Amino acid sequence: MDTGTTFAARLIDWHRHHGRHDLPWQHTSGRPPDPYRIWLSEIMLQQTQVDTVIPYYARFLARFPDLATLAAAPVDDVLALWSGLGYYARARNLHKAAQVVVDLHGSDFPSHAAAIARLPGIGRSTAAAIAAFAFGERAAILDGNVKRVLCRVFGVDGFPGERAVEARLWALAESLLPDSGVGTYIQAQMDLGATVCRRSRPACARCPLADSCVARREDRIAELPAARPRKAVPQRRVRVAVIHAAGRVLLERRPPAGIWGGLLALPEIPDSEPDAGRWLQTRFGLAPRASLPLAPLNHAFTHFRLEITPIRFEVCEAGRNLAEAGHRWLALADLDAAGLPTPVRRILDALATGA
DNA sequence: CATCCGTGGAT
DNA sequence: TATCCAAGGAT
Repeated sequence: MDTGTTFAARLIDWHRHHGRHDLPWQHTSGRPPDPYRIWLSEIMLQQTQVDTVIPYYARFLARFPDLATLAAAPVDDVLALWSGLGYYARARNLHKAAQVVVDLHGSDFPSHAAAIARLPGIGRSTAAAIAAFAFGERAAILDGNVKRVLCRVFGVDGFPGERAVEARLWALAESLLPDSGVGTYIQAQMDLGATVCRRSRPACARCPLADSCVARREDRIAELPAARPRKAVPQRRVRVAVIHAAGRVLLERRPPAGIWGGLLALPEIPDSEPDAGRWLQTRFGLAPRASLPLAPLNHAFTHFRLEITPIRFEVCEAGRNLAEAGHRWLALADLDAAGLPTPVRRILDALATGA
């Protein structure tokens, strides 16, 4: 590649006919770009693929059509619409940031990347994407797509998550920025990474950068970008209580930090309590009419595996007032409206439809 | 700087 | 089935 201008020009030219032009958050009704919608899409798309995001984006926007509506909503409603999408800190930060914009910016979304990056849940790359798409700012992004394209085209060695490698990639990304048309350029980078310069089996025959790609010339396409260093994934086990009474189930609010933070989940039975029935009695004052271990299910996270063994208890709800803070009886008919982690939703769906 | 944070698709 | 990791950010 001779100059950065060539790099950007080729991408922009390629994008005209081969880029994605019909994603739901693009061309927001022909009006000037709506920073709220662009912001929402960028947050949902963090570590998440387009096809997964699209239905969530549509539901979320229908319930929270603008930033003020989102800011005024209870966080539980926000988590409910995020339920199943994962990385729930994104939803909590999105909600918090909406309130910050209302309180500090008079409901106007900040228009420069530096200010956008101060909002919770928005880092350097996401801020640049919002600023470029919504306000035309000349700012570089560095997401997974861009990292992959740059590593291959310029033959950048080393794992991109490593600090020195990432610094080099940021410098490259900045140096390649065109003088104008940055929004189109950024979209072109993402589209090329997602549809042509894929992680496996990239379609080099359709790539506008192929003739200057170091990885291709040196036959190192499969080696670049370098893979993340491997680590052993720990296996954990937990028992959870499915406390059922008259079509309702007792759920427990997760702590704000940690896995599934802020969501409603099935109460965990501590390992120190071998007798689950006795635990139910001492913990909740409930005496089960029946108890039944259900089939364990395995859930894989990025950094550990979890084997969940649900134990179903049939109780008489009238036994005691359980309106203590952080607990809630949820009707099985209302599962859709609740902010539940995916395995909990699966367990309760099975309970609602079957047994 | 390393770890934590979800889920589903691709291979 | 096992592994990798995707439009990353916070701590």
